[in-house]
Amino acid sequence: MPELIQPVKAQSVKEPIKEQPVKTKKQVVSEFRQAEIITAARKVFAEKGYIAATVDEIAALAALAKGTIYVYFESKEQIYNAVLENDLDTLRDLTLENIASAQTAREKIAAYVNTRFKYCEERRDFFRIMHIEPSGSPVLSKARARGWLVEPVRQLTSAIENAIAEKQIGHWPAETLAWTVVDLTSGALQRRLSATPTTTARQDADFLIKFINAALSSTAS
Amino acid sequence: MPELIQPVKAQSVKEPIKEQPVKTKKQVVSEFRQAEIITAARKVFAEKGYIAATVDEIAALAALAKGTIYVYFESKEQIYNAVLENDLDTLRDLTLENIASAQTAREKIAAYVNTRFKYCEERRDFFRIMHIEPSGSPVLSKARARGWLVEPVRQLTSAIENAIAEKQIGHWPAETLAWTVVDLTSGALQRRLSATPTTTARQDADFLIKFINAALSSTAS
DNA sequence: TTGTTTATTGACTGCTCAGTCATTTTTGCA
DNA sequence: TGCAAAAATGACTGAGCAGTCAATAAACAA
Repeated sequence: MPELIQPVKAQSVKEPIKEQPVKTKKQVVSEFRQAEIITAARKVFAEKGYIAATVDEIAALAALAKGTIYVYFESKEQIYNAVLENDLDTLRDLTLENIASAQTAREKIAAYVNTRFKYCEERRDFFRIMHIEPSGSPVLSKARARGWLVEPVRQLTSAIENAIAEKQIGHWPAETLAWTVVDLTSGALQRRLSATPTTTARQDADFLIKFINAALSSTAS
Repeated sequence: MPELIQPVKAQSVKEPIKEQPVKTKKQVVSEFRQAEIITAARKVFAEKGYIAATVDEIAALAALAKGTIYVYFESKEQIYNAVLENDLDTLRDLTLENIASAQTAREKIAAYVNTRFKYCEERRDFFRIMHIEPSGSPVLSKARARGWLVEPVRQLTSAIENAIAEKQIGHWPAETLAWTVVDLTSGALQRRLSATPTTTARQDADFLIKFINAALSSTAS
């Protein structure tokens, strides 16, 4: 009877002397399987949404029996969490890094837009889940998804506030403006995801950045 | 065994002489029940999404037995269609009217934003369904929802093109700009729907309009 | 190779839910 | 008031699906 392997579990008592930080073979295999399952699940969830996706379908796509899935995950919900947690963390870190390393408020905004567009191109299925998931899904409510945006928005807001103080841009309500950047970006991405786009991602991103910059130069009357 | 009453059905052969356009009592009652069911269904769908909503729940909220629901509608999907069709048509007509009666491109854009905000305040549940529904739902795919926007966007696009030709606004790609107005609006509305907003709808709408106008005055470099 | 442990399997269970239909209740007419 | 037609009902059916587990296969050690 195989147990669920915890990703970062302390070494068991059976092997008290061996290297602690090194993964056991068991763990390596386990992580490999989990990754396989997550990959399959990401595709299925992106296509069907959480509720309509079935574990049988995920298992079929991963070329595993359903029972095997439940060796590595406790529930459908946990699979879903694993799928998102991973990409969500990466995306947030990437976004924050890129915002941080940009200098001016304008550049930080551009960094936000560009990071999202780039990551969206790379991980279409992940973005599809993000932008498509209904409120009823137990895990990623729209509200919770927004939570992941709070930190980037905070960064943008304070950069905008500084820029206003230094008269680099017009006098706008900073936080609302930051959320507007977010809305603009996800709107454009959503549009790219739902139809086959006639423009390149670069073109779309550049347009947005230009558009925002144009507005920034003016002042809220 | 009561039959499904078709909303706009030609008079049956039984009553060949009577007034054709006047509704029979049967029809009036039927429409009343349908409206009751639609109202209940709108609330449930808005809360749960199409898949998670159950017909039993809709019936309970409408204070009817499930069987009664199926006297007036053929399927869960048909209920869903009826819920949306209704509001979707109204919203589109309202939007187009208001755009048409505005003069300049700027005013037309403001008309679009204001109409959406106003209707959203009035019909929260409807907007919740619109903005929340997953791709897997059989009826309102994001793509199809976007279809309802095509006509308004067309109107805005041509207004923008004219305004550019007459140098009232900067030189922007007209259709992309129109879609941007749409994105901005639905983004802001979605934000209002998912958290209790700290600002009034008027404030949000005014901000958007000012923001767009500020950008319009410039030119895409 | 054989025996033991570990991983995999898929048939099975219990539950939820859309849709049905025989029965009961209401309506409206004589 | 009594009676027939229409409307409403809710117990029931069948399908689909998350999660289980006894049986089987693979991996590995001696």
